[in-house]
Amino acid sequence: MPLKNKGGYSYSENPAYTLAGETFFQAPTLDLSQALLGCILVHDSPEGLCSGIIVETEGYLQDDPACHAYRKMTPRNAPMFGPAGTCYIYLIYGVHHCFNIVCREKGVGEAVLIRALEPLDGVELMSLRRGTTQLRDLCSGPGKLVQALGIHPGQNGHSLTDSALGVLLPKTPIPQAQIETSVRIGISKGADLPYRYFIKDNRFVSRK
DNA sequence: CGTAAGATGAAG
DNA sequence: TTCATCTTACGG
Repeated sequence: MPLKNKGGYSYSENPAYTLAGETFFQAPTLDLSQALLGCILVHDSPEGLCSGIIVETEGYLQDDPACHAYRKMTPRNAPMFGPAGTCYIYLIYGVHHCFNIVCREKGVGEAVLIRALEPLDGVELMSLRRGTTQLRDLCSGPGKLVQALGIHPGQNGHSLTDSALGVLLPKTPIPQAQIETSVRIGISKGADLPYRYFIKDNRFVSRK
C-alpha cells in the first residue's frame, strides 16, 4: 500500500522517512511513547490521505491501574495483547474514539495513546471532517485527531505495518531536549505517574 | 440484570 | 462548568 503525501510521491520513496515496521513498535512502552514524537501518523482513507506529526503521547503499562489491560484480558482490551504495531481503538464517553499503538511482544497488554498531531497533509479534508478551519483545533486532542484523520472503529485490531494506517520515521529523530514529561490527562487512577510526553513549546498539543 | 465511571470535546 | 451519550466491567 503506497502511502503518498500531497506532492504525489510515495513516502517510502521520500529519503527523509521510512515506514515503521513491527520491530520499531516492539520497544518498551515508555521508550516508544517518546520515540513516536516527531514521527508522522498517516491515514490513506478512501476520501483522501491525511497526516500529521505526532506531538503528544501517553504510555499505558500492564501494571498501571489506568491501563485498560490492567490485570486481565477482556473483549474490549483484547487488541492490546496483540503483536506490536496493532491498532487499539475504543469509544470514550460514548462520543469519541481514541487511537492507540500496541507495543512490546504479543501477550503483553501495553500501548501508547496518541494525543495530538501537528497537521501536515490533507488539511482541507481534515477541516471538513472537524467542522473548523482553525489549524490548532484539527488534531489537538485524542478524539479530535481520530475524527480529523477519518480513523474508523472498524480499524480496531488492524496492523500499522499492513493497512491504510502507518507511522513514518524521520531519518533524524527529534532531540531528547525537546521532549517534555508530565502526568497523564483525564485519568483518576495512576494519576501521579509521569507517562505523558510532548514536544516542548509545540502549539498543537492538547490543552489543560 | 442494574448501574457507575470513563485515556473527551464543545458550548455556555 | 456542564452535558452529551453509550459501552464495558463488575456486583447482586
